Amino acid sequence: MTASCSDCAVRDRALCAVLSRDQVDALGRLSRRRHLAAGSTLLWEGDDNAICGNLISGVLRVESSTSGGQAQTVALLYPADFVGRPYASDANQTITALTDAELCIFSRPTFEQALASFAGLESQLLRRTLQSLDESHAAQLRLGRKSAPARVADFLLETAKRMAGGDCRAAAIIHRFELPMTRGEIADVLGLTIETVSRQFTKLAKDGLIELDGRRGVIVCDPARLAQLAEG
Amino acid sequence: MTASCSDCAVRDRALCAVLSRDQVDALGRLSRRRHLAAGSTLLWEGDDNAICGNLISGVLRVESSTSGGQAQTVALLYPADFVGRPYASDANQTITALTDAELCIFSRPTFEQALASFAGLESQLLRRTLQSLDESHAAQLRLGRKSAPARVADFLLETAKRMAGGDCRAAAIIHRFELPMTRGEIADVLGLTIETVSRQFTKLAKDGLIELDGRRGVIVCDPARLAQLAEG
DNA sequence: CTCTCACATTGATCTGCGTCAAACTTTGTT
DNA sequence: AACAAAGTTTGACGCAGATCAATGTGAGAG
Repeated sequence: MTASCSDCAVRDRALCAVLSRDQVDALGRLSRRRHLAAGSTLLWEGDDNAICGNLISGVLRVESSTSGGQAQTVALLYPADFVGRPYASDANQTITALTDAELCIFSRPTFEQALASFAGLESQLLRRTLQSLDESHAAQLRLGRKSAPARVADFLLETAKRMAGGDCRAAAIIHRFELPMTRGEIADVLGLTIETVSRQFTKLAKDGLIELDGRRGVIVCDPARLAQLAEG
Repeated sequence: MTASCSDCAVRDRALCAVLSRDQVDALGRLSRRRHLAAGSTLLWEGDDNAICGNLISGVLRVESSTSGGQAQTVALLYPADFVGRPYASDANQTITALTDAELCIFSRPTFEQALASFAGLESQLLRRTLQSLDESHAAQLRLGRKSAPARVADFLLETAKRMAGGDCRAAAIIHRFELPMTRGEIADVLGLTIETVSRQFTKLAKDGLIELDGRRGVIVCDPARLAQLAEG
């Protein structure tokens, strides 16, 4: 631990928010800060599942892939989200930084011990994991039953909410935001191709639902119609 | 509770397997048995999320749907699986019995209290939820990146394992089994249509990878080639 | 400033799966 | 046994999105 937990940007939103000041300090002594440059990988699918922790800033991608090399992003992690998979010896997903990121890392065994010894931590992780499961189920619905336009619209609204900062899980839709990833990375989230994502963006812009500002800037002009589209 | 927990068919595999005999008895007093006929619904999407529990026998479907009415099955539950979503006031999924089923039911608030008061229960539920999350991620990969033949092959292998009975999570592939659902229900799991599922079954049979025996019987003739297909 | 390379857009064509339609099979009912 | 209802299979056809290919663009390096 390089910085004190009390200064932590996600002190009141991350898993450890349930802990008392003393508990946080004790837990903090078991962790270390780690910077992850955009594009670098924290954990490889198939490797030893050695670490977990909290995301302090930046956006991470969790992906599974087929033996044929097709990648599917199964989750996106935003600041204050928990990172990793306790109780599994092998990682079955690759975790990569989409933007520069800051993490608070524990060795997996250390963290599992902490779960057992810090009252409330396990309960909090359970709640978060249940939420992640809900999100994964929503992703299943999107991948299984929605058209390309609906997937893209849904993704934009979701990302707008998440990028709003503050509490990622219940924020209002913001007007303008920066996509934390490329078209190709969006395609991997939505189970589409780069070309299809690009075409849908262009169409949304032509129809006046959004405005594109450079490669990553998005302005949501008509959230209502976008939401309607997303229900496809 | 009509029958004693010590006679329970899933006593040593369900969530409560971690509890001592006394604890199980105490927990059992908070539960009641419930039979669910094939086709009947335990919980409706959007309704009050009033109950959770353990599946003793039978197969349940957990599904989300779009406002347009398209259904996506997001999970299948087999004996000893946990049923429900603690800590949420509204159900955002519909849970339906695919076959006749037997459950051990708690009111949600009661179960949440039990989680807090029975040592080890919460930890066990966390582990199971993490496993469910892994399964949901696998489903995302299947829905997002696999072809119809690969999805069907994957589904057949998965179902063969699950229907093997015993521990659902680590059993060998069995030669012959009964599908616990119709073609249409399989289609909802795989994000395909009835017709596509039917055609894939016919093709697998023609190619000698499986044999079909009536509507629901399946004999796996070539598990290796089936597994290879499933990787698509 | 301009080079360069990764990223993005756009167009043309192809194809896997959905849709529509009809016939068939199994299971349960009178 | 005959019927009905639900589920399944099979065929013909169309389209959404993949694939292949080429051009455009913006951010960082020198």
